[in-house]
Formats: sequence, C-alpha cells, structure tokens
Amino acid sequence: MPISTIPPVLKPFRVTAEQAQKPSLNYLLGALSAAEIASLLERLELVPLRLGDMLYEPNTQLQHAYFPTTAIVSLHYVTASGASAEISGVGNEGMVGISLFTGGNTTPSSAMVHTSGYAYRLARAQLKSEFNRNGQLQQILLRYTQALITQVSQTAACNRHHSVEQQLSRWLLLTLDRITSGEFVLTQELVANMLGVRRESVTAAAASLQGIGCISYRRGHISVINRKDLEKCACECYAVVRKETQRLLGG
Amino acid sequence: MPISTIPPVLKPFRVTAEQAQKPSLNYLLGALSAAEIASLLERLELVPLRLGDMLYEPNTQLQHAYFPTTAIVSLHYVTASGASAEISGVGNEGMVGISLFTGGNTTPSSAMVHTSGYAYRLARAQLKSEFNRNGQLQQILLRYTQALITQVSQTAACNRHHSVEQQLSRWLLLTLDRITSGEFVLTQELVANMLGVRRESVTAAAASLQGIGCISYRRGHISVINRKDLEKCACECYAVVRKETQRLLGG
DNA sequence: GTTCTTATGTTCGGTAGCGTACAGACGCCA
DNA sequence: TGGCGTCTGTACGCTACCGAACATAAGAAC
Repeated sequence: MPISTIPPVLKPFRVTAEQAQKPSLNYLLGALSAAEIASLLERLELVPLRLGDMLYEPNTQLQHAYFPTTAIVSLHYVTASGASAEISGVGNEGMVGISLFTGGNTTPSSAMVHTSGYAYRLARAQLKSEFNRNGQLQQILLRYTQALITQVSQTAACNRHHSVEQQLSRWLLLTLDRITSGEFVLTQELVANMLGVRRESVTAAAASLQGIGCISYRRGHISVINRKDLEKCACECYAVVRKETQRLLGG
Repeated sequence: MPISTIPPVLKPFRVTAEQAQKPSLNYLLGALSAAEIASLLERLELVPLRLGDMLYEPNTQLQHAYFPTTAIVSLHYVTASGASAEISGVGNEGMVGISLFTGGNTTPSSAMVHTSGYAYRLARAQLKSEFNRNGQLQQILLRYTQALITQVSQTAACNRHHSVEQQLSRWLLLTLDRITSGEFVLTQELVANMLGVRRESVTAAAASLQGIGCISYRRGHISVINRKDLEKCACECYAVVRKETQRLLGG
C-alpha cells in the first residue's frame, strides 16, 4: 500500500491561526530566553500544515526547518517495495529538519503531516546561521537531536519485539502528548501506514482497546477515554521516550 | 535470553596495538586536518576493547567518547522482558558517546563490543570542550550524528518489513565494511542477540546463505565468500546506510 | 432523503518466526 | 588421545501477522 494514497482531509481545518500563534507552544522555541526569541521572531513564519502535506521527500534539499505548535508530523521511510514505517513523530516538542544543522541537508526519509495544525518555520540559511552563533538555540537543538535518536531507537526495538496492540497504544499516547484535545482526527488506514502494519491489524487492535474501555472510536476519529489503562496496554517504549524527552527538554 | 550471557572470547586477541595505532584509521579522526589531529593526539588514549566489554549501560554517565579503529561496538536496547535489539553498530566510521556533546550525557541504550580491537578514547570534559571550540571536530561529529540517525532509522524500518535472511545479510555487510579481514569471529548466538531474533533463525538464514555460496561458516567464524551475491540477498537498507555514510563522511 | 464514496468489520488460508527440546559434532584442553 | 563444553542442526506445535476478498455502514454530497 503506497503511502501516496493519502486520504483527503476528513474534517474542516478548525484550528485558528490565533490559537497557534504563540511560539512558546513549541518546547524548543519556548525554552529560549526572551531576548533570543525576540530576535528570532522576525524571521519565524507561522504556516498552516494540513494532513498529507509533505515537508520533505527523500534526498531532496530542505528549504525550511519547522517548529510545530499544534501540527504533528511523521518522519517515515518508504521501503523499495512501497511499504512504509514511521521513524519518529514530531510535534510541539521538536523540530523537523535536523539535517539542516548537521550538515547533510537531505535524508533518505520523508516528513508528512498527519495532524493538521500550525508550525513556525525558519529558512534554511537562517537556521544555519542561528545554530552557528553557538547560543541557546544550538544547545536546545542538540538536546532535541538526542531525544529524537532515543525515539527512533525505541521505534526500532519496538518494531522488533512488541505486538501491534502495544505499538498502537504507544503511538496513541505519544500523539496524545502532542495535542490538546484528546481526540485524533485520522483513519485507521493512516495509523496503519504510520505503524507499518495492515489496516486490518489496526482494526483488530483498536477493537480490543475499545473493548477494554481505553479508547473509543468512530469513522475517522479516535478518542482516548482512559489514559491510565492505555498506558498499561503499551510497552515500556512509551514511558522511555516520554521520560527521556522530559529529561532532555525539561517538558 | 538476557544479553548478560555473553560468551567468552572465542579466539585469542590477535590485533596488535601497532596495527591499530593510527588515529586516521577512524574516519572521524582521519578527517581532521594535520594541525587539529596533532593538538588532539596528546589527549587521545589508545585502548583495547574486547568482546563483551560494555562501554556504557543504560542511564549511567559516560566517562569517555570512543573512536574505534579496529574494534566494533553495538549500540543496543534491552527490553523490559530481557530481549535485545541492536540500534546501530559503530566501527571505524564513527564514535561511541554522542550524548556527551548533545548534552544528555546518558541514554536508555547500552554499548557492547562485539568485535575485539582498538579504539582511541577521549575523556568526557575534553570531548565537550573540543566540540564547543566550533572547529572541524564539531562539524564532523554533527555529520556523523546524522549518519547515525540514518542507520537507526533504517534499522527501525528493516525490523518492521524485512526477513531475517535479509537482515542477516545487511548486518554482515555493514560489519564487513568495518573490518579488514573478511572473516568474523563470532557465534550465531551473538548475531542473534544483535538482530534480536532466535539463534535458530540465524542458523536457518546462515545455512541458506551458505547454500547459495555467499558465505561459509564454521564454529564461531563466519566468512563472506561472495560479496556481490550477499548484497543481492540483503534488503536495500544496506545500500541506503552505506551511501549516506559515504556522502556524509566522505568515505 | 437518496446516493455514493470510503472507513470499518469479518473471514479465510498461508507463512514467518517463536519457544522448546534434544541430537550431533567441532575443537579446546587435559 | 580422550573428554567435555559449547556451538550448530533439526524438529515440533503454536501464534501473530500477512494478503486478499468481500460485507456493512457511516456520513458527505447532492
């Protein structure tokens, strides 16, 4: 199932620009001092990101770094045979475009928006010069890089050893931490693409979680009902990632 | 199968210090200018690394960064239930201890030597101050960080979608690129621990590869006979990682 | 309200890899 | 040379997940 068959937006795009118009909604920008953020603000641009938008594709030059506030992006890899697997998600805790300051400029993976919302973006050259100023932003981005490595590593281990139900729970919890509402607007098909499993497997796992009373869902919507129980259904990978993210970025 | 049951060294430790005593054997150190490497040399310490040595364990403070010349290290994660999975290998193309300069200082993963050999090491404080000097080393380490992310990402996708035989082929090729001899001194049990699969699955995959004539093996030894054919047995993950590593580090 | 798209439910057979158990045999060491 | 530890080979049933095909129903569009 090629990922190019992204479904259209299921629901009108409801988040207003006003709601997302606070750079501090993003952990990385929020960690900057008042002086640093003030000097950066004139170069930051608030942009809406919609479900299915590609922020970059394999081996193509990134033009901007994105700091999501309410949007969530999936970094994923598409195999030679067309299967896909999420490498990491990026929401308000992070940034899309690490390779701009590491010096590679491109990656073999893609970045696709899976939850509509807003992000601040910074042009390539400006991100690089900010990073090279050796200020707070550099420190913060380096710490985020480690948080990202942790998440990718945990995904690797999780893909190897844990069940689809555990992985779905983990994914829902990680995504829940990046939104405010408690309800996801996405199809099981899309979740299946993220996890790199069949849609039917997600249906089965979701039905099981709903049976226990952790979540409830309807066409194109998933709601977390009982977060504590959902955490019990997830493997330790969720807790490891969350704890490391908080430790590194002071969530 | 807890990874603590590491087998003893199978073969006497044959690489002499003389053979490994060239910092330039390590890509990262080799990329430094003559002036930079000269100033660094007095703080670099050549150390032997033996099969089973742990360079760091989860959530404990790293004391040194290691730049392998002939040794190979496995970064891996051990799940709550005791299963293990390799996150990435690190040989002469890289460094163990990224978290020292990202600022986290610890990680949830471990680093274990799976091929005996040598490495140069640099004390924590010195690595940090070198990194913060903003010189070549910083640039090189940032590029390596991206190469590492690529390898971890590819491991995640590979764990999801590819067969044990493909993964074994990938692992052998990546490891082959880090050694000089063409023969590995390790058991199938150890390889199974690296891949996060059963020993029997490795036996089956190895038998198949030997049947085709790609490799040959005997007790505690694996030799690559026909590299081209082995590349055909591997998934694209090998090529993706190799290409990115070369692009980023100018192999 | 009716139609039609598409998200979700369900079934079936197939298979890769797991867990367990045990047999054989290599090669180190006495 | 013989003994023994440990590495490898093989076999069994089992389970999770896959691939494909089709039924059902939600809800958007008219």
